[in-house]
Amino acid sequence: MTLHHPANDELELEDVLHALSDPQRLRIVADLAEDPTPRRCGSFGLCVTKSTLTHHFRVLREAGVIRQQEFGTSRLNSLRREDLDARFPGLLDAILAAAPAPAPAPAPQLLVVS
Amino acid sequence: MTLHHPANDELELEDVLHALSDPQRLRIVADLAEDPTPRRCGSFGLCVTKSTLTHHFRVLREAGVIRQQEFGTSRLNSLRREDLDARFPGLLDAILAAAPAPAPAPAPQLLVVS
DNA sequence: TCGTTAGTACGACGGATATCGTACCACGTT
DNA sequence: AACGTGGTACGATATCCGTCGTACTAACGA
Repeated sequence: MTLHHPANDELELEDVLHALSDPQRLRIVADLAEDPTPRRCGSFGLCVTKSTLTHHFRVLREAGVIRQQEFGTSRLNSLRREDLDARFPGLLDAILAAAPAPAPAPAPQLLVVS
Repeated sequence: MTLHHPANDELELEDVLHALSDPQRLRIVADLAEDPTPRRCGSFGLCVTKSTLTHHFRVLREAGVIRQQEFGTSRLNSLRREDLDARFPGLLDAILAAAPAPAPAPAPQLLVVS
């Protein structure tokens, strides 16, 4: 099953705005913008369950905000910055400039030994 | 009863994005941007009932996107462009540039005589 | 004063949405 | 083969949201 991504000229402004109007998703995008390295869904410090995570990433992908590429048992997420900039010039920059601070340090995988 | 408008520094990005992610509201804003003359709620060519209209204008006002001033039996709506530009620089411009065409002529008040 | 105009308030309703839990699958490692 | 990891699928649930209808109010004009 290949993942469906809307084509460049299929991006809808309303969908993008809706996708970014959720705090969790906005933070995912801000994180991706700050460090463009493609990353696993689980590598963002979101305090939600795995199924909710899947949901948010799907909303972002179907709105055309992110790209997801299968990679082994993971999916690597990256921002579709060029596509968004081409279709909605300045939109992403304006939103990112106004977005809250980009993740308070990526939760350094602590091992709590009891 | 005075209308509540969020202060300039109370504007929330998520609220603004959500307010503008609805086609009807996006069109209201696009119309207001194209002609900044303060206008009555009913003067936009939206195909919804009066109560729905009230709802949409309240969402826009409470997100801080528009200003509503009482004027006789009407409310005059205007865009809070300076406030939005100050808080979210470039955001409104980017959205308006990508928004659909601004109202296909303001529906010339036809009287249908049967 | 009566009617019209512009809009609100409230309640209802159906559909979307954010969230979760459980079950499941694919891949890699041991 | 068994297990752990990363993620999906599906169903449930509670809430929100867009829309409507009805009833109401305030202002203005004849």
